Amino acid sequence: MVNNNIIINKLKKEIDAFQIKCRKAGLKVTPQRLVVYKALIETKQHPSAEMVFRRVRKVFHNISLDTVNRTLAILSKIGVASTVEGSGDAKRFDGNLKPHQHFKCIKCKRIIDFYHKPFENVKVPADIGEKFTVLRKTVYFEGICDSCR
Amino acid sequence: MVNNNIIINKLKKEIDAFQIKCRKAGLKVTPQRLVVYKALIETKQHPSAEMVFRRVRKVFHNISLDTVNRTLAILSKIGVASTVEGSGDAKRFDGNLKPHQHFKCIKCKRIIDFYHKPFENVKVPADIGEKFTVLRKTVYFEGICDSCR
DNA sequence: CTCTGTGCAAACACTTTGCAGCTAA
DNA sequence: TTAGCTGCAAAGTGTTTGCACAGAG
Repeated sequence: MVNNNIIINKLKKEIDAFQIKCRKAGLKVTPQRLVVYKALIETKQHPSAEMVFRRVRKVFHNISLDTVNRTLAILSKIGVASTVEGSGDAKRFDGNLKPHQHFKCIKCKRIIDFYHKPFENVKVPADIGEKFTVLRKTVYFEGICDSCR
Repeated sequence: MVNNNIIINKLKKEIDAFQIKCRKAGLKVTPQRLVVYKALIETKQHPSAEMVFRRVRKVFHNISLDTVNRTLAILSKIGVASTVEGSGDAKRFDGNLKPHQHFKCIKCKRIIDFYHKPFENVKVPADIGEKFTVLRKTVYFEGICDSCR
């Protein structure tokens, strides 16, 4: 057991809520899960598993990439994180649960959040809504970012 | 040189246009490119490279998966195909250039086209448009399809 | 104490690259 | 003829799986 007081300093409220969600889902609250969760909500980088891994390794030296991968999948499953849409490349994760949209630079792969109210609640066309269960609706832009052009 | 009359039977118009686009881009029109292109526009399945490969192998027995991969990348580059947005999994390609949106089943990975006019021309918010060059705007739904639920 | 979660290693899936021979233009 | 393309093989990147041990509840 690693000293949680060092790893978990701020973000107390989110972390408490996370622990409750874990227990509700029948999942143990392990220090690994806590650091991965914390690393994800601390950044706006929409990191890949590898990026999260490099980050958490600094405070949790012998965590494995597998655990990070498994944990990120779990976070998506219990609804405290999500995977960012995109075409190809490695999965990217997002701990921001507030409604927002993404712009992805096809050169540097940077993902930028933006928020445009009219996109917040895109209506599902009737024929789709009747036939399928829509769980996620996204508006997604791709292009070249300011620093790449 | 494989007999093109067997491979290229219908879709004459699209294929002629494709040949012109290739030449304009300085690309040679090879039988491999023709069969890959044809396989892609013939289906509504939004296939992965592997799926295209299995398809074209039936008519072009010794084509390699590498060539299929390279060709699909080229088709996207010259604008006669596109990669479908999604989270994770293998790249999926689309030869349908008409404006449309995608619904993807997270269980069976099936991608279904739909068309809802209001989504055709999503406006880019001013602050994004000024800062970034937006090349692609998509509205994308995820959920469970009729046969999976 | 028990059963889930972890770390490690290996397997796996998908994509990319280097290169020699081939072929469309 | 020749620049570009293909097929093959190998390597690279990202993800998944099986298993013994560790630790949260």
